[in-house]
Amino acid sequence: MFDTFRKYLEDKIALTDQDFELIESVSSFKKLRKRQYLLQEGDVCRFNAFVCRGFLRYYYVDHKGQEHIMQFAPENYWTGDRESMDSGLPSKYNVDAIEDSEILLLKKEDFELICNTVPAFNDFVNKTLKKNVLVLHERIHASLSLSAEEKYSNFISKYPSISNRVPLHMIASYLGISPETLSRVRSQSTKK
Amino acid sequence: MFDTFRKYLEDKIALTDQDFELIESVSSFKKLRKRQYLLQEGDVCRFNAFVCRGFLRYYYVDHKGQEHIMQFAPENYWTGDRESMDSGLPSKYNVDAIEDSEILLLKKEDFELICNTVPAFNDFVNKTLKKNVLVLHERIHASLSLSAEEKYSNFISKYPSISNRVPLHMIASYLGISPETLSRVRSQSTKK
DNA sequence: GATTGCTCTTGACAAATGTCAAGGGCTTTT
DNA sequence: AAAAGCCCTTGACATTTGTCAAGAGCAATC
Repeated sequence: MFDTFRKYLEDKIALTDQDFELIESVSSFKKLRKRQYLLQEGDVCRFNAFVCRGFLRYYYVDHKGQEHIMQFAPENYWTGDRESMDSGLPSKYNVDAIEDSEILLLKKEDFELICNTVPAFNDFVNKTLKKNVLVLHERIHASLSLSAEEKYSNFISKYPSISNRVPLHMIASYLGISPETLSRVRSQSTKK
Repeated sequence: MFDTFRKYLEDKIALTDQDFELIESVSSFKKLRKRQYLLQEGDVCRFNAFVCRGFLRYYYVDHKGQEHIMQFAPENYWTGDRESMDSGLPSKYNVDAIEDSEILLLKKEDFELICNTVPAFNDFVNKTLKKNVLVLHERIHASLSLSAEEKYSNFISKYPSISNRVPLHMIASYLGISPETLSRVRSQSTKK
């Protein structure tokens, strides 16, 4: 399972075998069945999670009981609640598996240890953070100016591999529209 | 004008006089009149901007000609289009002054120079980036699950100093609702 | 092969929000 | 003091989207 992560890192940055040994020595692994939680609302998030195989979602449940998906995390994506991890406070979010998955976990302290000992890794983390900001900007952009239909077509063109893999109602939840509206939007656009 | 920036930094990190000299030596300054652009759609963004005094907004104009505000930047905030700066491509965004303002500018290369020579500054930038991610998460959270009324009350409780300072139609634009809806929402909530 | 559960669709209706148009109250400019 | 320009509000109406309820199609499970 560590192999996937190693390949991912090798693709991005140049690390020595020693670096990899360090990283592997503090990595732990977890297999998740479909529908199994990695993090549950109320828990404190203590790990950075890297998806080696499978598919996770990061979501919350609002005061009306509705689920809202903040992030999809397929293979080679990071997930977890950084806010809870930094603050030590219980998370308002849930992370669970949409498919059977294999996850690599790095404890907060170990993650920081790696950042502090391996400069290239630290730079990489910050670069990833920057990219993340862009993705979030795009999402706010979409939520401010697109109609339901535009949100959907924007999503499938941007994330075709995700839209093929998750049920439609989850896409609706990610986009902030109801499953019924999504269904209608789809049937209208196929007519054209 | 550099004083404001110096105080801001001293409050956050410990820097030597030498560090400050370096930073000051590559800083430039700009005064903006109300309504003046700092960055205009189509320009390439070449600077990180720090607001010493005044108030800027970071926004775009959609295909229907409607403005959507991505960020408010009062004193002690950073602004600019990082995407355009990193890519070297023309910006899709505008930055202009809501009030007469004084801005400190750091060219991309100088900013990177400081990051590379002053580790504490670099760490601080990355910490700021992390906080920024949280703010963006909150905003997506709000856009996914709140009604117009809730968005507004959430905004004024989170950013009272901003809501006192900008016209209501800009708050509406930031929240992704029409000025009319905001007006109605406000009149309803004062009745209660 | 029946049952269960999940997913998606559809219809009828309700609610929220947007659009257009008008006007009033300010402030700034002339 | 008049004029112009913003900003905000309000009304009437249109449009978008949500809600509720029902059912059909599939796949997984027993």
